[in-house]
Amino acid sequence: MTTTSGGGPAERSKAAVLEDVAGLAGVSAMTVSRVLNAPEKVRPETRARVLAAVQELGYRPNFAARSLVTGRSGVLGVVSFDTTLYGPASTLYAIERAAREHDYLVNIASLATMTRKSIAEGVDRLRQQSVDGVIVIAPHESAVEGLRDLPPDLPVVDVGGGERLAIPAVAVDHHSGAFRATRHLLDLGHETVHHLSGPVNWIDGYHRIQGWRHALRDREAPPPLVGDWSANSGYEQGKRLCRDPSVTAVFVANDPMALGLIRAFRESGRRVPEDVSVVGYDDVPEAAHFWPPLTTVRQNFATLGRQAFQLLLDRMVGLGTTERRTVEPELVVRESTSRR
Amino acid sequence: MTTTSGGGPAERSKAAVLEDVAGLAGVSAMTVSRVLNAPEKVRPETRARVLAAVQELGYRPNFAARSLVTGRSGVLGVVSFDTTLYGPASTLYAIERAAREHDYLVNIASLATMTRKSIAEGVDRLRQQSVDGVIVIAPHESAVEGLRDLPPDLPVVDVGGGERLAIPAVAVDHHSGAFRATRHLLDLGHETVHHLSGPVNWIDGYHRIQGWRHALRDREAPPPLVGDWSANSGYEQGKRLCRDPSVTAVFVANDPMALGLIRAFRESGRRVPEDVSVVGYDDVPEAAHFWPPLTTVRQNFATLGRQAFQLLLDRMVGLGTTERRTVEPELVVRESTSRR
DNA sequence: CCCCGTACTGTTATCGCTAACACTGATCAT
DNA sequence: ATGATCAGTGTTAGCGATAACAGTACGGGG
Repeated sequence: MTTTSGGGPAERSKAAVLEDVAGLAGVSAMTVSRVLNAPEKVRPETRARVLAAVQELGYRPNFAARSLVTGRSGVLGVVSFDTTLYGPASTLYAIERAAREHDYLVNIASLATMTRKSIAEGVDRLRQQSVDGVIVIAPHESAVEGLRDLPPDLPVVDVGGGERLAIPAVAVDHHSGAFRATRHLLDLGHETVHHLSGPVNWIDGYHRIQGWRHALRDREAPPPLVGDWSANSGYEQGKRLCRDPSVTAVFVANDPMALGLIRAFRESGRRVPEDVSVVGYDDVPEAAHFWPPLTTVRQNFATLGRQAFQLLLDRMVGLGTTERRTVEPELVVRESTSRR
Repeated sequence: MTTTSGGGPAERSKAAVLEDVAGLAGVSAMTVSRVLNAPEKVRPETRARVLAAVQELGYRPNFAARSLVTGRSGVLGVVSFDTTLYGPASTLYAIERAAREHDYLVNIASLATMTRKSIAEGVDRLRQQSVDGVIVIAPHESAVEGLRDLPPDLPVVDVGGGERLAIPAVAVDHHSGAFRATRHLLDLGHETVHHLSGPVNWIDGYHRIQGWRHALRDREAPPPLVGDWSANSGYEQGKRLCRDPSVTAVFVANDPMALGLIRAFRESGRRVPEDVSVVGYDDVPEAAHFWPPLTTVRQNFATLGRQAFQLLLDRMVGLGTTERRTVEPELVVRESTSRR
C-alpha cells in the first residue's frame, strides 16, 4: 500500500474538499463554491485568495456531490450500435467533440443487437448513471420502436431514425442521396440500375431503396439484392449479380459492399467501369483509393454529430420541441462509373 | 412545462427514492439498500416485499448519492486518439463490452492531438467526473510522456504504449508482427523488402520498423518511407516508390496505406503481386476484398481491449502491480504476395 | 441621524444513499 | 438459567456540494 505522498501539491492523506480550501483561504465553504460557480459575486481579492488556496491544495470539486444537489451531472449518453462501423464511429466522434466544447462528458453504451429491448436497456443503463440526456444512434426499425417507450422526462435525440417519432432527430437524407446516385447512372446512359441494398429493416437501407426506386420510377426496377453492409456480403451478392449479363450499372448501399461487389465482378471478367458502373455510399476515407476509385455518396457525419448534440443541448435547457433536422449527402464522382 | 403524469408506474411529482420504497414495503431505508446491494443479508420474504415496492414505484437508485458515499462511481474512462481509426475504434468497442459485463460504464475522452499535454487534460477531465480508473489508448511517443506525470492514486492502464512505463499495459507485439511479415516476403525469394512505415513517433510505427529491420538484419535495409496511416499517404509514397524499378516487395505499416500504395503501383503499370508483393498490417474487414486480396498482419483488437479492461479491474480492486501483457499478431496470407 | 438598498459573506438544511454500529429475538453451548 | 452467537433489521451520522435564506457593513437619500 503506497499511500505515502510523493511530490505534487495535491498530496495529503485525503483529497482536499471545499472545507479545506475554505479553511486555508479564511472564508466559508460557500464562498469557495461561489468562486467556482459564480465568480462575479465574490470580491476580487477574496476570489484571488480562494483561487490561490484551490491551487495550493490541488482541489478538484467532487462531481458526485455537486450532481447530487444540483440534479445535473454534466454527462450525456450515447447509445449506439456497433461503434466499429464507419458511420457510428464518425458520428460518435463528432458528438464527443461537440460535447467537450460545452464541457459535457460522453458516456457510451454500445449495442450488440438492435432490438427494441436492447435500446431500452442501453438508455436505462445510462440513465441510472444519471446522464443529463441521451443521443441514440440506432438506425434500425425495431430500435425506433424502442424509442417510443422511453421515459418522457429524459431528453433524448435520435440520429438517423425514422421520421415517425415525436422526438428531436437528425438524419441524413438517404432518399435524396440514393436518388442522386441512381440519377447519375441513368444520366450516363444506363438503361436501368441494379441495387445492392443494406438490410431492409435498417432505416438507412430502406430509404436508399426508396430513393433508388424513385429515380427509376418511369422504368422497370430490377429486384434489389440484399447485403449486410459487409464487404463479404457485397462479394457474395456480387457473384450472383455477375450471372446476369444485362447488368451495366449497380448502386450499392455502402462502400465496403461496393468493394466486395467490384471484386466479384472483376473475378468474373467484367470490368469496372468499362462493362459495369458502380456507385457506393458513405465515402469512407479509402474510397478514393479503391480500384477503380469509387464514385460514391458522401455523408457528412461530423455535421450529423454536431447537430445531434446541439439539438440535445436545446432540449436539456428546456426549449426544443420535436425539431427534425436533415443533412444533405453529396455525390462524389470518381472513376467507377462511366458512360454506357 | 409538462410535469404532469402519464401512465408508467414511476409517475409521481418526483422520482421515487429509497425512503419511498421503504415506506411502501414497511421497512427502513437501510433494508431497501441492502436488498439492492447485498440481498443475501435480507430475509427472502422481506426481500420480496421490497422488490415488489421497487417495482411498483419504478425506483432507480441515485447514482450520484451512492457514489458520494461509497467513493466509487462504476464508471471508467477511456482516453483515446481519434476513435474513428480502425484500431482505436475496435479496442474501444472491446473495452466497452468487457466493461458492461462487469457493470461498468465507459466514459470517453477522445483526443484531437497526442501530446503530453492533451493526454494529461483528457485524464484530468475524466478524473473530475470521478471515474474509477482510466485506460489510455495513445500509442504515441509524447503520449507516453504524458502518462508519467499522472496522479498515482488513479488506476491507469496503458494500451499500446511504450514499455518503459511503470504502469500496467497491454500491447500487440508489433516487432513480431513486422518480423513475420518481412520474413514471409523474404521466404518468397525477394532480395530485400521495402517498408512504408507509419509516423515514427507512433509507438506502433516505430516497433514495426524495428521488426522489419530485424528480419532484414543480414541484408541491406533500404531507407523506409514514411506515411501518416492514411490511404492517401500510401498513394503518395507509392508513387515515389514506383520510380525505383528494383522494388519487388513492400511491407506497409497498415492496410489503408497498402491500398493507396497498390493503387499507385497499378497506375504505374506494376502489377501486384506479379511484379511486386505487398503486405499490409491490421487486417481491416475489407482487406480480404482489396484487389488483390491483401496479405496482412491481423491484430486482435478484441483481445487487446478485453485484457486492458481486465488489467484495470485488477488494479482497481487493489492487486495489480505493473504487469505488462502482450498480444501476438498473426500473419494472414492472401493474394498480394507471390514468389519472386 | 435614521432608514434602507447594495454588495458581500456566512449559516443552515438538505440532496439520496450507505458505513458503522445498535438493537431485537432466536438458537445454542455451557 | 445465563450469556454468547447470530441472522435480520433499524438508527445515526455523515459523504461534499449548493440553494435559500440570513446576516453584516457601507453609503446615500431623506
